[in-house]
Amino acid sequence: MLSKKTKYGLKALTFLASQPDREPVQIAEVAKQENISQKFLESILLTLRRNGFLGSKKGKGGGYYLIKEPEAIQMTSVMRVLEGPIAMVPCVSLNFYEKCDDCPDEGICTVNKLMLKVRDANLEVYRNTTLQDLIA
Amino acid sequence: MLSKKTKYGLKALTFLASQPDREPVQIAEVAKQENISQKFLESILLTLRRNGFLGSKKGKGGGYYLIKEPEAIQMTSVMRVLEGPIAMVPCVSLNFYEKCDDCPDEGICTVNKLMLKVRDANLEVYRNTTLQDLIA
DNA sequence: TATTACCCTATAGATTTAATAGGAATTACA
DNA sequence: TGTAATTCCTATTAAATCTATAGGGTAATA
Repeated sequence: MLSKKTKYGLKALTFLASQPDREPVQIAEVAKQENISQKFLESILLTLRRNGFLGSKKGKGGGYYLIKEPEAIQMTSVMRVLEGPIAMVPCVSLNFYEKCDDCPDEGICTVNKLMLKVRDANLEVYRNTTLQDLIA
Repeated sequence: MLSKKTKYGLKALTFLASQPDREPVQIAEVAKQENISQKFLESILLTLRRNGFLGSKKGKGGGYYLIKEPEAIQMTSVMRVLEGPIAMVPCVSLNFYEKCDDCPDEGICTVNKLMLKVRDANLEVYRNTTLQDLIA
């Protein structure tokens, strides 16, 4: 299952990318428009800012805004930041590799074999999809 | 993340498919060979039996055995039984469709759009992979 | 200088997952 | 016919994760 965090994060990115200009949008407005708990969204936007997707402005007239072009935002990076590793098991993860402690030999593990295929298929999708593709 | 239930279930299926004959294998032996908690495995094998993958025999000399040919076991059905829906959100699920309550229009939802691609990519993998492919 | 709005941590509640416990039912075999 | 072996089944607990909330702190701006 996709976590709500990722779901909301994607919706927020979409919303901000769809703004005609790049003026700051208040958390409250994003939350309202996308039906998201404001406090929860707050922490998600913070994560997105810390990871270089969003900029923010404090004080009156402040809010969040996109700082990268939608064409430059790959779903691989969005998913990794919001959802975590793309691989379904650590032993096939590119960025978060870990050996399984119950599995003596990855080379003959059928779970490994299957999940490797799944990972590649998902990577293919995420790499070839940008935020721009989604809002177009 | 792939649940341990699915992971263990796949390993068990693999193990049973690799037996030279289709004689019953005891839970205890599968558990030992694959490093799985026996009681947990017990419930997983039960699920696999109820869903038509395995047969069982009680009493002395009993155990579980594969009742379908490995070539005839698609990963789509295995995953649906063990892991649940293949889609990451209900609104793109073929077998478990459900409308999102926070989303007014699926047609313009970017999460829907992305997850549709992901679902298709995963289905492609699962449909084209049988148990036989994994143990070969 | 008051206000607005982001920043940050902690925590509680809900849900799911993983594992365990204990016994009932069935079978093989001596 | 009795006994040991093995699956069958339900309920429960323990652990982990996810979702959401609380409550105030801090910085920037009009």
